[in-house]
Amino acid sequence: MKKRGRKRKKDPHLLCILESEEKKDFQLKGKLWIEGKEGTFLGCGRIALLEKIKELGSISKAAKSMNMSYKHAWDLINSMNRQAKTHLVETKIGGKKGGGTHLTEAGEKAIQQFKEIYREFQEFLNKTVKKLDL
Amino acid sequence: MKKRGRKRKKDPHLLCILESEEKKDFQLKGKLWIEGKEGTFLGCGRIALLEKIKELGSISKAAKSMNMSYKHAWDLINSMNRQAKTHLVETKIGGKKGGGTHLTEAGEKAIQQFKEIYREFQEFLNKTVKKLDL
DNA sequence: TTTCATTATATTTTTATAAATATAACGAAA
DNA sequence: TTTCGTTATATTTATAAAAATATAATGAAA
Repeated sequence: MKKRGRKRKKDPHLLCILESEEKKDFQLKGKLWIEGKEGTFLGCGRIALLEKIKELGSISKAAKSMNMSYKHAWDLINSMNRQAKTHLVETKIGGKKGGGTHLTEAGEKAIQQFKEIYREFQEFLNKTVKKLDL
Repeated sequence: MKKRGRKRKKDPHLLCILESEEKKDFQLKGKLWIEGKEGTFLGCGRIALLEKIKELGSISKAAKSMNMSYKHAWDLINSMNRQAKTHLVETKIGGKKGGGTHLTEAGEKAIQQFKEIYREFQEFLNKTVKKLDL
């Protein structure tokens, strides 16, 4: 019988929650994402996946490096490509190396913009938590 | 056989997601909450519950008015009271009218502060979405 | 034409969480 | 002392989402 290790976290998006730096007894936390026609378009997890694809050149390697199932990674990328004006990622099937995946220019731009917004959100949280008096 | 109506929504916190007003092809959305020692302390749903308690003077009436189970409402209130420096809500058990619940001064203050922060978050989203070029 | 690592897709299983259900405790007033 | 609507608490059930699993399809190079 195969014992399989479970890796599920309480909240799979836990790493995507931003929190105020200034700690009091209470902390201000938040999440931010961009929606398109079908729902979520870009979020922190999707951006992390794009960055891994850029680094490793393959969906399956990227997924494995993030402890994510290939299927889940593929679903996310498919969702992003469907909703983007131009695809964020291009895939190639077959060949000796099996295929591969790389970011498009639009993909690079999307990463940059999302990260900038995330930085501003972090600043907002830090600024705003100071007003709390609970 | 009793047919019971299910009311579950896709995301029970759907109403607590803020979205940018300015619509392009993409929208910026986010959530914000305050955490204490045990985890979530105040969020949009908890604030709505506090406001209903203020209005109706009872946990059970407030819960019913929000289509929330009494247990869930009680759990939320208990969690808030445990984490707050001073209780946000005071309950009374028994008596001809069964009992009742009302907000404390700390409860009123918490509502005000959370709503102010939420307004600022809305502004942040509106301002930030304009920078997007996807 | 065989190989091989990859992309692509369908189906089943697991799990956390919400929701439902049940029931006890309370105490002022009639 | 009985009643009644409330608070307080434990247990069970249902659901959506994540994760796991299985299996095709691809095509360049050896």
